[in-house]
Amino acid sequence: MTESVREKLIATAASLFQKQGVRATGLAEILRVSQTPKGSLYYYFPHGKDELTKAAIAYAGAQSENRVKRTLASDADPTKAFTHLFQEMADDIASSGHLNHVSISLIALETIDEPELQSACAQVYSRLEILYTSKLIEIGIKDDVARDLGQFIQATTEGTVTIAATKQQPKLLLKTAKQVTTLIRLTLANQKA
Amino acid sequence: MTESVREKLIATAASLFQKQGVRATGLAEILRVSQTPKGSLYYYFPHGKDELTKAAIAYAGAQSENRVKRTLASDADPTKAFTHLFQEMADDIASSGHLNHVSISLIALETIDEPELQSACAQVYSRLEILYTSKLIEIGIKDDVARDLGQFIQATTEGTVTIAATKQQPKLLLKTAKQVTTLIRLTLANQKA
DNA sequence: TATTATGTAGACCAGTTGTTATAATCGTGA
DNA sequence: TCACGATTATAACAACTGGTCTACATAATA
Repeated sequence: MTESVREKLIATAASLFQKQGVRATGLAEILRVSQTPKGSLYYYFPHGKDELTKAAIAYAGAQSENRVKRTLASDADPTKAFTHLFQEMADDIASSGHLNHVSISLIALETIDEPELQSACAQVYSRLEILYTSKLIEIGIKDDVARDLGQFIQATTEGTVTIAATKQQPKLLLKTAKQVTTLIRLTLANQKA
Repeated sequence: MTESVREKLIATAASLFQKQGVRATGLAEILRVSQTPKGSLYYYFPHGKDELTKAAIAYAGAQSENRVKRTLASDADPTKAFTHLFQEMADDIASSGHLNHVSISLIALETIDEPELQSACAQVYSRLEILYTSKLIEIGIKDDVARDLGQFIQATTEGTVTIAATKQQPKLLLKTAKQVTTLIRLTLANQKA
């Protein structure tokens, strides 16, 4: 279990970064919360904060991917599956008041001018988009239509999440869920005609 | 023209904050870019960075509002008007590579746990939402439907903008424009039936 | 002209940032 | 027990943060 220190470091960094942002989170806070000595940080991450940040982005991204994958697969009915997903995100925002476990949007916007971190975030978005698209294809939407719609749904999700957190109104996600599900239904119906 | 120093201070702060974020932008940089001595900053903003940040949020918000209002009013045809708006935002992202003049999402997410700044950002979002909704009502969409759709369009816009900036693909906004305009058309058509 | 507000200029401070270097400690196998 | 690599523990580092303070110039007013 020699990896546990390293993993705890990444996990708490990811959480704090999603909450407060990378710049607002000092190494001191990460070490305090994770109860890790400073020496260990530079032992596991010789290149310092940048290296830890890169790992944290990948970690947070994988976490989001897992949730989306799992939740979208939890119900064959796409309406229920998507509603379920949005409900989960709303719960997370309600309990923490932040984008913790929900989105990397804050990190992504913060790190736009640091190429390595920016492309790491871009990759996360791309993989999430694929998950949305796949689900749409799975339920019978044509490939190219599904791609556009999946992109659209992802954008709406990220946007709703940032507005919901800013306004401290997690329920906004439920309204978005309704809009998204009817949009999917409409697309399906329109396709048969 | 004794206000010009104060205004220049606010404008450059707003621009830098939208680009890099509040935490990443030191007072030193704001003063250097705006060519203002430190003494003047604390003369016009006795409460320091927080006060300047609040003013910058209001300024950036008003700027966005003006653009949305102006552009949505520029064409009676809603499809053209919205496409025009998204095109403008894409151009801004393309030229600066940041959310400069386009969105306060970064600032909003950064300042979630500072109540005054957070509510200032929430207000900006609310006012933008009203602008979208108003346009929809104007073109004949029922009030309650327009409200939900306006909210939806705003969320999509914010989300697309952050993803487009992260991926450095401003053209994503054009795809979103298509989706939004067909959604509006569909809503109008569906209403007559 | 003398006085007073208005605005500018920048030195200075205490605290924090990320980072480095070196010393101590631990665990484990020979 | 010894030795060796893997961790951890401190101390110190320069660079920077936001903020305060005082001295100075300017211009309006009395």
